[in-house]
Amino acid sequence: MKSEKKNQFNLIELAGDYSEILISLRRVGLSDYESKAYIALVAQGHGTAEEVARIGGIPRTSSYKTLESLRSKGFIRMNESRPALFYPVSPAELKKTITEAIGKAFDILENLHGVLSEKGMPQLVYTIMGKDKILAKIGEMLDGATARFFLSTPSMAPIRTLHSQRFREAVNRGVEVIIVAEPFVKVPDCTRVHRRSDLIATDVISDGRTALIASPDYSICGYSDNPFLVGHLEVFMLSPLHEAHPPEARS
Amino acid sequence: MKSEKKNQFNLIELAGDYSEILISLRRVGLSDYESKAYIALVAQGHGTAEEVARIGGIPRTSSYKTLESLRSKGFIRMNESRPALFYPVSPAELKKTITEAIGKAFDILENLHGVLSEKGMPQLVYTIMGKDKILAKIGEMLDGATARFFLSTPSMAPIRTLHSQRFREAVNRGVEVIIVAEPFVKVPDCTRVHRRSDLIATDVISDGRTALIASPDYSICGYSDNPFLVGHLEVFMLSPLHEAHPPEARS
DNA sequence: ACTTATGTCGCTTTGTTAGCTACAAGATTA
DNA sequence: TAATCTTGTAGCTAACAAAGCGACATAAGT
Repeated sequence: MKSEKKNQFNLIELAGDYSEILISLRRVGLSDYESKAYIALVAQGHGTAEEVARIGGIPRTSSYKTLESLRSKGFIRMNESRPALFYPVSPAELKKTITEAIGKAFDILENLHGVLSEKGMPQLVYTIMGKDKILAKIGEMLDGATARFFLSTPSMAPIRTLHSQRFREAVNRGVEVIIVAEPFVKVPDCTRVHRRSDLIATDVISDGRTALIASPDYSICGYSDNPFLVGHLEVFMLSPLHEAHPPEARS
Repeated sequence: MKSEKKNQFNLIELAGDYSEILISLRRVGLSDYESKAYIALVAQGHGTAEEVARIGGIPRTSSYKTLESLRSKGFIRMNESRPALFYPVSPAELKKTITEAIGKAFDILENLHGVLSEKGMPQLVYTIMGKDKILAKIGEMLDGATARFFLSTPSMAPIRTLHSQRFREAVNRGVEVIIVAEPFVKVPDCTRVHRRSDLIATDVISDGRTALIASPDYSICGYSDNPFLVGHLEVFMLSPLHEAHPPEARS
């Protein structure tokens, strides 16, 4: 046995590291039972539920649900024999996928750093949750529009159903209503329509003063009346429209 | 504003990524409130509890406990003014520390891979928890020793208190009792004592057939009667004793 | 046919989180 | 100085998840 292999195997360190490993596995979303079961499988190489329970120190009848949860979380694989056999996904493989996913989230957050900073921008982005509230806010923004209203959404029906009257009134009072919708989707009254097939979120801008961005299912949105933010967003959203093929002129 | 900065700032992607970030932060041990509070602080740069609550969409009175928890978890720092000001630890910094800790745990697990494999070794390591059970097992191992008993521990008193009679009886029936203890620590009857000051875990080997390794506080241990494992451990534990300065001969 | 092994289900207990109200203390304003 | 507002703490309830176990059904082995 090569010396580096002897150095690798160290049950003494294991006793010391065991609770540290449990803490780390807890940190990546496993319960105590799941952590113990996973460690047992790694140490054993593979095993039945009864073996995992015994090695890991968890109750046998609890081990079945524990192992099913581990499987659904991608930590282990199973062979549906009788008794079922379980195999760990290698720690090296899990390290890669888990640290990459966590790293990606922090990278996104890093880009977010200071975005809503108060430096010269007192207004903030408000989180609104709940489809009813979000659709109501869109209605308020439409009613409040005096010059220009922009809407881009992959899910037009809820807005059209609820606010078709408001769209008509806005067009009638001279608001330039610009809508970006998916092909063949019925739209409410408006000044211009653009058709795109790659819409992913609902975006609303009213008079370049207020803006709202909602998830596709309207479950959550960010709303802002921050002039810098809204102005920036308006440029971002409207620039591509000037470069696209001419829109359908309406009303 | 340089184009790459414009690309960085993307509230549209934020709406889409927001729940993904929440999931990832949940994965590294934050509750929903903590995740939302942290995201709000990252976006805002810094803020009061009231601001964090408003931006993050959590109840104001809940935000104090949430922020205190984030602080204790190392995600944010606070300035104890009135009102208190909170600052996020940068996502880049957290990414580094969290992925390193997780990576280290998986590295330890990788070394553990297959250690208890059944290939030719039917016996296993059993986890025993609870000081009483562990001390009782040590007593059983001592009573069962016929030729050689090895004990190394940074915490001798509990074993001496409970098992001094057993040590005497073992020595009297001809068992070679080898003890490794810290300097100046009183030891029970034995054949040889070695003094070391770097002991970290309690290690017991009986006749080269059974072995036990316990955490320093006796809260958890691994016990094995696997001949390969115990034999390997015995070599590991006893080799350094042959190279050390001569032990105190006893009895 | 009986026994053992395997697996599922449902229950209780405990702990955590979400969410809120009540209220005290400090700061600000009139 | 008194009133009001802001900040912060404490404690409560409800919901949910996890720990832990017993009862029991089914499959496999003897």
